Amino acid sequence: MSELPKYYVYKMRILEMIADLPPGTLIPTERTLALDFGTSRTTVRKAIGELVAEGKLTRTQGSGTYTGGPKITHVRQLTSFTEDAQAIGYTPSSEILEIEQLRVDGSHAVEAAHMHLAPGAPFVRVRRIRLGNGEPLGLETACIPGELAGFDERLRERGSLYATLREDFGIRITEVEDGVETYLAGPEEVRLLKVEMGSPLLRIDRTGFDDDGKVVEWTVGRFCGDRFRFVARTRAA
Amino acid sequence: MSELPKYYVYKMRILEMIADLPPGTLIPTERTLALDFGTSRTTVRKAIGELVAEGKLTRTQGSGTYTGGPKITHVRQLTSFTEDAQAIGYTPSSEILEIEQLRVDGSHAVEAAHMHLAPGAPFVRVRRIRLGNGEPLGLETACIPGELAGFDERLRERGSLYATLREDFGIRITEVEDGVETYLAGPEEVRLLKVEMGSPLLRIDRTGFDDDGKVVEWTVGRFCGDRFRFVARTRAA
DNA sequence: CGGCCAGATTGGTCTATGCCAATCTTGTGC
DNA sequence: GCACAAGATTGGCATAGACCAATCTGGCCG
Repeated sequence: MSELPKYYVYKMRILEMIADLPPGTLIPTERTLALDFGTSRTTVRKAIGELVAEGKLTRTQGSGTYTGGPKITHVRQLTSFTEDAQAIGYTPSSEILEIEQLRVDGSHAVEAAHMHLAPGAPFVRVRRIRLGNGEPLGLETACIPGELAGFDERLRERGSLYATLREDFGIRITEVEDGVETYLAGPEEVRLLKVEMGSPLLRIDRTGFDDDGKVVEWTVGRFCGDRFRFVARTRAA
Repeated sequence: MSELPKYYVYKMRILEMIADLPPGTLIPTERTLALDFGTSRTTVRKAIGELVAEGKLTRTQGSGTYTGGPKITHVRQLTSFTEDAQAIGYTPSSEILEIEQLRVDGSHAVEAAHMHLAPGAPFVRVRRIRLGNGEPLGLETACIPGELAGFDERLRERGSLYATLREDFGIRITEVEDGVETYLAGPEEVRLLKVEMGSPLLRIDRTGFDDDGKVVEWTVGRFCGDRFRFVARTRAA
C-alpha cells in the first residue's frame, strides 16, 4: 500500500485528466471512474469533492461533473465592489435581498459591537447578492449607523452603496480595514450562491472609518473561495 | 425526513454541545455520538469534519476529538510577518526549511512570470514555516530576484526577511500587493502544519515593489484558515 | 411540429462494516 | 517504582450497497 491515501492519488489523476480540458467539459460519471480506478464510488466522491472545493470541477445533480473555469480577481482598494469591479473588466451587479432601518436590540450584538452602538441606536442594514458576469460571487451584509431617510430608494437608484453614501448622504469613507478568513458554506450560501455544502468560502469583513476615525460602515461578505480572489495593494506611508 | 441533511443537523447539535466548553475539552467519540444520535459513524464523521475545517474542533488519531480555540488575527500592512506579529502581542518565529540561490529554468515558470525574470536569471528562494506562540501557522516561500552573496547567514542571523533585505542589501520595498484566496491542504501542509487533508487554507501571495515599480519580492504563503485571519488597512490617497 | 410524461441517468445522502494506524492504558517483570 | 510490552481505544480510510432527488432523454400524443 502506498503512503498516500487512495482518494488523494485519484484526485491527482483526475487533475491530470482535466488539466487540458476547456471549462465546462463533462467528465466521466462517478460510477464510471470508480470502475476505471477499481475503487469504490465513495472514494471517488471524496477525490472529486476536494477538486470541487478548489473550483476545478463543478457537480450538478442529475446532470454530471464538469471542469471549472479560472478565478476572478477582485482588487479592493479604497473603493467598493461596484466601483472597482468595473475597472477590472467584468460586469458587476447586485441583487438586493433586503433593506431595513433598524434599532439596536439584543439580536444585534455583533453589529453593535463593531460599530460601537448603544442599544436603541438606529442603523441601516442591507443584504445583497454580489454577481460577476451574472454569476453569484458572494453574499454581503452592510450596516451603516444612523437614520438615513429615503435610503432605500436612493440605493436602488444608484446601485452602488459607496456612491449613495457619498453623493446622497455626505458620508465619506476615508479608511477601511479588511479582514479575511476562511468559512465553510452552510444552507444559506448553498441556496443563494449555488455552492456545495461545506465548500470553503472567504469571509471578508470591512470596517469603514471617516476622517474623525468614527466607524461609518461595517460589512460582512461571504465570497466563493473558488471564484474569488481578494487583493489589497498598500503603499508606504 | 427533514429538508436539511442529517449530517448538518448533527453538526449543529455538536456545535451547541461544545459552545460553552473551554478549548481543549475532549468530546465523546465518533462511535458514541453515532449511537447517541442513532446514525452511522460515517455521518457523524462528516459533521465533525466540517467543524474541524472551521477550527471549532480538532481530531487526533488514537486520542480523541477536542474543542478548539479562538483565531489569531494577523495585521499585514507594509511590514513583514516578523515585524507586525510582535506588535499584536503574540510571539512570532520562523523555522527555515531551505535557502537556495537559483537560476531560472523550466521548473520555475511560475516564479519567473511573477518576477518578470528571463531564463537563466538568478534569484534566491527561501522556504520557511511561520509559527505563532510555537504553533505552526503557515508555510511561506519567498523569492527575491538577484544574486545575494552571504544571504543565508544574514537571514539566519536577523530572522526577519524584510530587515535583512533592507539593512544588508539595501533593498527597500515600498509597495506591496497581497492576494488572498482559498486553498485545500495537501500532504505537504498536513505534514508541516499539522492540519487535516483537505482542510481550507488561506493562500496569500505577495508581490513587493521598490520605488521604481520593479518587483523585488514574490512570496506565497499557505496559512491555516482556522488559525489565521488576514487584515489589511488602507487609507485614502 | 410542439408539448408533455415516463423512464433512465447522475449526483446526494446514508447505512453497516471492516481493517489500519496512532495513541493511551494497563499490567507484568525487573 | 520504573520501564517496557501487550492490548484496548480512537480516529483514518475504504468498501458495497441502498435509496432519494434533480436532470436529461426519448417517445407518445394531440
